[in-house]
Amino acid sequence: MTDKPVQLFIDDLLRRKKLREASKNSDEATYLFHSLSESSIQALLSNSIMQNCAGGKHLVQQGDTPTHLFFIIKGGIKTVRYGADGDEATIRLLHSGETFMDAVIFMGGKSPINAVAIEDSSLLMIPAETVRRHVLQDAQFACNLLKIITRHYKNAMQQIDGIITKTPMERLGYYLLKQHLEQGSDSMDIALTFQKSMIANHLGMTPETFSRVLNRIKKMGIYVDQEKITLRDAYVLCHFCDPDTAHTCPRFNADECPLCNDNLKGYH
Amino acid sequence: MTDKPVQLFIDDLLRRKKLREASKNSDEATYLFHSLSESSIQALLSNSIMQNCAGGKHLVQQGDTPTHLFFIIKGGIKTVRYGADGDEATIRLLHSGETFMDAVIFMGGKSPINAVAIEDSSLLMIPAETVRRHVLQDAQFACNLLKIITRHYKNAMQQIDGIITKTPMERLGYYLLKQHLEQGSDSMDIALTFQKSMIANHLGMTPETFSRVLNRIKKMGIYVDQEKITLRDAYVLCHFCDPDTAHTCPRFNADECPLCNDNLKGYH
DNA sequence: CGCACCATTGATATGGATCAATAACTGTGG
DNA sequence: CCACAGTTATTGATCCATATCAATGGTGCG
Repeated sequence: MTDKPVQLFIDDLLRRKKLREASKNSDEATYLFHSLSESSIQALLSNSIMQNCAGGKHLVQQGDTPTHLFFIIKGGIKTVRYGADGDEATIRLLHSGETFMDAVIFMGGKSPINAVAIEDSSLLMIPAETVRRHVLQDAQFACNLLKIITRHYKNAMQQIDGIITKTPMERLGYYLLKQHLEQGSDSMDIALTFQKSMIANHLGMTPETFSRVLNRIKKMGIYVDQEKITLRDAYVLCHFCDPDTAHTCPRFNADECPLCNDNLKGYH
Repeated sequence: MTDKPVQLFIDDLLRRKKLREASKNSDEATYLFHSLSESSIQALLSNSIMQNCAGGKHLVQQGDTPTHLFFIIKGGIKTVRYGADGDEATIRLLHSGETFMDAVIFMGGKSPINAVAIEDSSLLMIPAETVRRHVLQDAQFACNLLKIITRHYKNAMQQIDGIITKTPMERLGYYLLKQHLEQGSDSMDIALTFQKSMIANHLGMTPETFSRVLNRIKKMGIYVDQEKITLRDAYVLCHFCDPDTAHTCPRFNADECPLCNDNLKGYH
């Protein structure tokens, strides 16, 4: 019944799960399967399929009835809304380990977004109906989905906030800070893992503005070389911190942090 | 155990539920309790409390650990993010029957948003821990939450899209269209049920711009008198329709609709 | 009646979009 | 290995939409 490559994926998942339990390392990347029993995973993926697709492929169109939840094994995806005259608004930029169409299949009706492969990718596709059924059968799975979708929603709120109240400079800084914390905040290097034009659109600005802002930010001690960013020290991005982000920062409340302490008082 | 006013609310809920089942009328307003058994509702609300609060009260602050899910019995609430220098970004504007902090309690960590009463309100407060526990016990409830949060997320995506790609005029039109469809699309009148300055902020513009745009839109056959909008005919708002919204429109694909038909082809 | 508050209207300024040209890079095929 | 085309990023010049600033008008409330 279960597809061969899918079964290989499951086996791999379970193997890593056991390793994780042994080392008590919580792997956020595969949160969809967090704390699920082996049989639950088997049931969930029993009629899933594995698909490879080339960069540029439109996987889901606005107006389609969503058919699958996608899990990115490898590659990159963007979810985006197109306006009538071609201009686009990028909602999310995703890499392997992340899911998309997870929220859409619960919205009822047609998809409000497009999903486009931005590089050659391989995807695990779980039928929407299977997901909806599984939610009713495994409460832990429902909980995982709630956590995942809820995180998307939080990001969306920050995106809205950024576009309305923050300058392009601040938006860039905030984006870099998030990348920095995500990519491991020990290293002073940050990689831009997406095309600049895509990041620009995601941040609600044109590529030209993005480029100019990247230039201006150098004066703050953030050096830019192509897609590699190097920080002068660990605190140059603190100016862009906000209360949501602060508590995920390993240097939160450090004496050296120039703004975390001061700023947070402002939110009393 | 159960609070007296809460029990009254439950009784009322169950009474209306029976009426609804008799008349087959699906009441979207109380979706949180949709299809829940009587005992499930009792369990969920067993340690809830009812609270009245005055307009202006800050119910939740950014950075607070969320303690309750709120259900609005009566009144109005806004959820909003404040920047360091006082400027704000309104995420949602809510009336009775809607919930807030529903998503936040699943995010883990501190609240990324503030919740403020914009008029005298009464609220049903369900402890966050109770909600989280109930999700694991009643899969239908988990499903309801998924649908609700997922709808918020969809609105957030449309908000992002609007601010990035649409002009203030288009954003206003889209807002009016949604209100029109929500308030009953038979009537040619639309009420602005929130302060203009709040709607303006929600749409990502200043009150001044909002006011000017309200003026310009009159030329399209949309007459404005204080907080009452009157449409010349049912199709003046069609220009602002998008594929997501189209299929909820009772006049979708009507011959008279000037743009629905044409526009949708653009999305092939 | 007078004080707040909110909405409106007008005048001005400016930040970022747009348009346009160049430069850097990627991959491809001879 | 290099030349060339196609793509993406950068840089510069200009323009315009919307924010900002400022003043007025309307409304509700004590």
